[in-house]
Amino acid sequence: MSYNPETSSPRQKPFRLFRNQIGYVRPLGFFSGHVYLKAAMLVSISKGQETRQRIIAEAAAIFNQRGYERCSIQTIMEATGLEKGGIYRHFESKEELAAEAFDFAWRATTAKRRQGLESIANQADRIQQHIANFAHRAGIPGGCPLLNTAVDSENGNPVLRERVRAALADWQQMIVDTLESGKAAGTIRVSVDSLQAANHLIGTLEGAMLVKRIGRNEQPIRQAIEQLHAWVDSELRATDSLSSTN
Amino acid sequence: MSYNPETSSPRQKPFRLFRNQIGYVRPLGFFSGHVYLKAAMLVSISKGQETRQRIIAEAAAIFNQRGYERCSIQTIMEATGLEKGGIYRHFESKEELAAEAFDFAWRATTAKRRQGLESIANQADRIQQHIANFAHRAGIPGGCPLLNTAVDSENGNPVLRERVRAALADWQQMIVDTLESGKAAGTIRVSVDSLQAANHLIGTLEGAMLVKRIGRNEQPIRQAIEQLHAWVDSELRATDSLSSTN
DNA sequence: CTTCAACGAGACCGATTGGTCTCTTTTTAG
DNA sequence: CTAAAAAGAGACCAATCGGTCTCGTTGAAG
Repeated sequence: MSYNPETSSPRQKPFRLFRNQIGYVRPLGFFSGHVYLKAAMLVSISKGQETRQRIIAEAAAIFNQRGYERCSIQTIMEATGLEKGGIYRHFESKEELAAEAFDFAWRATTAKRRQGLESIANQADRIQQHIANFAHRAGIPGGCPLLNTAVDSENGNPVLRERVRAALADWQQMIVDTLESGKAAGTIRVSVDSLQAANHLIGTLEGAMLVKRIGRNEQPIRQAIEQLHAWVDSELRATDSLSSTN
Repeated sequence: MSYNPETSSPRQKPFRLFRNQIGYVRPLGFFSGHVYLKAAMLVSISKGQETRQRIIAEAAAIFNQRGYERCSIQTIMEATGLEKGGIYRHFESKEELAAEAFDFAWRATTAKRRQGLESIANQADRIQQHIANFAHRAGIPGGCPLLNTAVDSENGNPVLRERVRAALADWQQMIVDTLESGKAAGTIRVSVDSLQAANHLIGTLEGAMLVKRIGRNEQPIRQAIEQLHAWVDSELRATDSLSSTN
């Protein structure tokens, strides 16, 4: 650790011109003073937190497309326009950043896959809508983060692996909860094994997405969705409860 | 490229003591002469080819467990006991080695998954046996090479990606061929869409293997096997052809 | 045996990796 | 406004990466 300050060249001017706030652009730097309203500061998060979130969002897309090893800090520097110091101020290590980025990617993906579910009362229909949502792209470039990160984190990245495990558990739980509510409400057969059904649903969709990506062919995922729709109606839905949407 | 021979230290003695041949161990080096039978040479492949195969076999296991980026040439050196020169004599690049290693891993996996199929005449039963074989471990450490390599090769390794695509195509074709023969023989319903059925089978199994690995729980793959068995009997098998094994 | 090609050891290389540290600049509180 | 704290720039580092090259050693053919 022999850092030599003598050899450091003088600082150059920052290139950054604007900074995004929650809902507006705040000019700074070469503008003479603090022209923004003081009131806006109340809803504004600190600059550090804002930068941290921006790094996570940028990194999430790259990690999800290229994987952990193929996404270097240099890549993230270029994507964010920050230097190394600006990134490592907010994260202890690449591993920590990758873990946060995965959670971000999973949240984005989950949001898309659960779109429109809240407004559906019938639990069988909710599951059908959930399945139908898989016809659209994932909420982040690079496809399903669960599929991408599962294998990538398997050996040598226990932190990331744990996040993946938690993500799967969360997805399973969401389906189990829906089915159990359905049983109580009379829309789902009480004979259904909820966890087994969740695993069947998740496995079929993830498997289809894998096959689709290897063969660069949308057919497998479309077939899987169709097959699952039929399965929900024939195996899960209580016979005295008919779909209100079909 | 300024290699300086002056700085090279004198060669050290090779550490290798034995060498595996097809079915026996041939001593050499500190044994005074050529004590092996000349006849054995007829069935022996050249030393170079033998080394090449050994490298592929060792590398395949490591690539399949750790992925392309996490498996360095250094790792392969340690696993094979060879130095860099000994490896790069047989492969132009790490990419080429990885591609060969994937093919090796896939052949081993395929062999296990097709075990016992040739002796089964009824095509529906053949498919059932194929499915049942997924209860056992893959033919190589690290699990299914298709699942492992698909995501890993997606961005930045087109050579490997193409091998993965070919592997999937081969698997699809094997199922399609079986089903088509079954249709001709009257064991499979003629109404079955063979490619669609193949994709359903592959997708369900691969998806279940993914879920099993994330959750470290064997249940999903066992459920998938059970579910597929029922599906074959109810959706694929010709109604006038009953299983001879069940 | 001799001879020559094939094989393999390992020093070496430039590029890149994740990560650290200091010092300047900017933000924020008062 | 001032002053302290937070944020960020970027030089620097050791380790490692894939890959090259030379030359000693071994294999196989005559």
